[in-house]
Amino acid sequence: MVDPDTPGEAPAAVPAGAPQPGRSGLDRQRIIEAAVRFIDENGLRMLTMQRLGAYLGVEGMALYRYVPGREALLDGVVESVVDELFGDPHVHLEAHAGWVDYLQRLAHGLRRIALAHPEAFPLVATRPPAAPWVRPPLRSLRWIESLLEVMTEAGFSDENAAAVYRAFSSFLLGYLLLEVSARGVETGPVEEPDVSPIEDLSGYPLLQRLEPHLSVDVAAEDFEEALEALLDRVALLLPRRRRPPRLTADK
Amino acid sequence: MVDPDTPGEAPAAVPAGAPQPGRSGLDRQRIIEAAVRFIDENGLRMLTMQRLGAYLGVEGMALYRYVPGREALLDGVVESVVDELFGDPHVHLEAHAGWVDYLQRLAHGLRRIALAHPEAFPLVATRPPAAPWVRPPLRSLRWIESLLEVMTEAGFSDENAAAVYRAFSSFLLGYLLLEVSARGVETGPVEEPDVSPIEDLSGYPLLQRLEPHLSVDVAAEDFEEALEALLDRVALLLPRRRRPPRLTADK
DNA sequence: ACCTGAACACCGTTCAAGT
DNA sequence: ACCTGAACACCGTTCAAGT
Repeated sequence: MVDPDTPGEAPAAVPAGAPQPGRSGLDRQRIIEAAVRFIDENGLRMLTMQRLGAYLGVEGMALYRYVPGREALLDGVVESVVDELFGDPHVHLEAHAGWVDYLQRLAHGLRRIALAHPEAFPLVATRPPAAPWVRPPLRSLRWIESLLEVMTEAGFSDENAAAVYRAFSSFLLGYLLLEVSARGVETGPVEEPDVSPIEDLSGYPLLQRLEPHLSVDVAAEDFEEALEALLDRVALLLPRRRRPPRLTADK
Repeated sequence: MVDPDTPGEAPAAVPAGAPQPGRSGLDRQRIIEAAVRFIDENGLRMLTMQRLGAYLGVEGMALYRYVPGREALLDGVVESVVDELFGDPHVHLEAHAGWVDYLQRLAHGLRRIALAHPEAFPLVATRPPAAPWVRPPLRSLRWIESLLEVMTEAGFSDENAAAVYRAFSSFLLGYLLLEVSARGVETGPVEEPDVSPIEDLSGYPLLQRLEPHLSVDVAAEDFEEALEALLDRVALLLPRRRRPPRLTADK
């Protein structure tokens, strides 16, 4: 909407490596951001090169001048979404009050991203990573490095720091992917019908009886509890200095 | 290959509701099984109606007589893969030695399925479920019912049984999806290039130092440990009768 | 320098026509 | 009854041509 495209003078001093945007303002970064918005609004399966082109007021094949192809575009979408962590004021690479605080902020930051982009998160979860040890959803080298640095500086061994990264990734992936997909089902897939309406629960007495308990949305509470349990478990890996023995959460 | 197409007499007594297979032996069930095998062998993104047709020695459009469309076919694939649980001799709906044994067998059964179908498991993980309370990877109503029955009969409240189902699902989804995708990366995506070779780790000293710890395959051990931790956490929900206080796994 | 038209190979899907 | 040919709308992608 707001496009401060001040068409004054020709760009006097364009920084050396900066891309020189064409008349229609196309640009790799702008294309990827548009793709993210398009997915948020229309769902992943509606994203097509031609439709994204139209979304940008251009003819679809024009995108190939800035992006090698659809696959690379999706990689860019994943990277762009994950990199929103850098703009999150509640999560910092450097400033934190200990590893517990750090992991909590990181977990909540990733949860905010998942909930902000429910249609794009499955992409974050399932795109093949660049290396076998890059584990979704924390697929940014800078953040993995940061996590390992915080954990090793907190006194965890190299081996345990790596184990924490693995456990943390699995926890986040499972909870966030389930939360996002459950939320996607209840709000209905973006303009996509089928998924077959409901189910016939005759013959499944416990599903009938527990249906209210199963349908209640306690995703936030579940997330907090499981995160606490994980952090407690991680704390047991620390050599000496034991944490206050709160086996049950006191909130 | 082996096609026992005994062209003897006309089928004397075909059971009433049984599908009458055509001359080429096509059949909804056979098509779905072929799709699973095709995905196992060639990867999900190679599955195309026409290629699956050729795989079955038929012309592609012929599949539409047995399957409503590609989406329905994929739903069938997910159902077929998950239903392999019923054929697993180590997992039984009825016979089990308590809820801990039951959940362990179920978890290992699902892990076997994930590892048997690494290319299909992302489908199990991300296909929109039929109801918001159906949570991958345990997306079979019969198994959800069975789990809830075992838990409530073991003394868990309705609310806690539902909470266990949620936590169990998140755990399985996170661990199995990560294990499968990591395994997929290291063995290379089935005949698919790119994924961009490797990464340049200069500037990431901890990633360099911990790379051996990150690349070592301890998925099986991680899975067992996290499953134990989850079961310990679940046991705390049980009202009286407390379990032996093993806070650290003793294996 | 940047976008488009036209073309190519390949999709999913429908349906009249073959056997 | 079951499969196929032909057709349609739509993909991703390339490239010569326009401006």
